Amino acid sequence: MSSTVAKEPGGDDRRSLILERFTPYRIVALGHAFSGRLARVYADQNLTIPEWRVLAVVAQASKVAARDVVARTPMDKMTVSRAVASLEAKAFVLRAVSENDRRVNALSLTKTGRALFDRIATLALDFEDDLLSVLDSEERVVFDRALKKLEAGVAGVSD
Amino acid sequence: MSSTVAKEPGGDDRRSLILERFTPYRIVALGHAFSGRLARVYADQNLTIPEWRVLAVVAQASKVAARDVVARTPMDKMTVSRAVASLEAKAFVLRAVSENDRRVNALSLTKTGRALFDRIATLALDFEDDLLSVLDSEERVVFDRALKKLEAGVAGVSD
DNA sequence: CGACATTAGTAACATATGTTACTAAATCGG
DNA sequence: CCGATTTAGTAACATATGTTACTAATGTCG
Repeated sequence: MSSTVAKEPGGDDRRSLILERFTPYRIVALGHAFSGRLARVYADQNLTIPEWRVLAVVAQASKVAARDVVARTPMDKMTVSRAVASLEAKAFVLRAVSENDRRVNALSLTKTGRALFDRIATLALDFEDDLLSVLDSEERVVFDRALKKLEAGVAGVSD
Repeated sequence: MSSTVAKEPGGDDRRSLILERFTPYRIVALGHAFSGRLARVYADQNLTIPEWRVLAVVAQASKVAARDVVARTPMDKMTVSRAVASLEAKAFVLRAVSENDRRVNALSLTKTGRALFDRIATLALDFEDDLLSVLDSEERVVFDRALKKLEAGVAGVSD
């Protein structure tokens, strides 16, 4: 079945695509595995992943708008909107109409919201430590640098 | 090795969780971005992502069962089942009852299925080359090694 | 053999997520 | 100022994905 592919002059005969060696796929799969693990932590606290992400963004910078959350995470408007509504219903975030712009909701954490975030953050950081423990220090540095470059690479091309 | 960051005994002044620096999140987000890009390629060929994954697995090893696909990808039974049904309807894969075990579907690519796979594989590999072009050779090596370790790490803990 | 547990796959159901269209508020250009 | 355009957010709709329960075929062990 593998026909003898003649090497083109100047062109290399390409490697074939094997899923386990295809980098984008590997990263997606790895992310999927991480998500699964972390989802347990969130679920134990009655949070979905989008809710957790919103919580995390609002925890970092108070008075954020939903649109800021959209800009900083891989979630679209609607997902964020729903997560915010749910977090408000559970009294973890407050939604206040911004005075400057009354279209905007200024989001902030309630006391329980902050406590919840801190609790999950601790577990999440433990998880991260655990993950990264398989890498030596050189690998961590290079891995981090490579991630940064890849992030910049995909961010570059505008949608 | 994961609890040695706190400087004050008893005081938990751990680093705080910042989403953009949280490795699992970064990987998920990066994967999301990649998926988005690649999805265009598949969509141009009228394929969904699960369909593409099934196609890729079957392309590598003929006569695979749906359960093998489940084992090799981050998809559950049902997602694979649907993708296979759809691929069969489009005449890209064949489903034959295995003789040894008549519960099992032996999957294989049709001629058009193979052609489709080859076509997409070329585009996908181009995409990968493009991505990785931002990394120098040392970074690629270390990045690959780190990925392998992380993959092994998450595979280790059984569900 | 023959009840019982296990496995591959699917169907029916529930939920989650994305898409399009809309509303209210703000900004812009005259 | 005032109509036209943009923006933040949501609602209504469509689709996709996961969950549970079921069927058919094997395997197991008395």
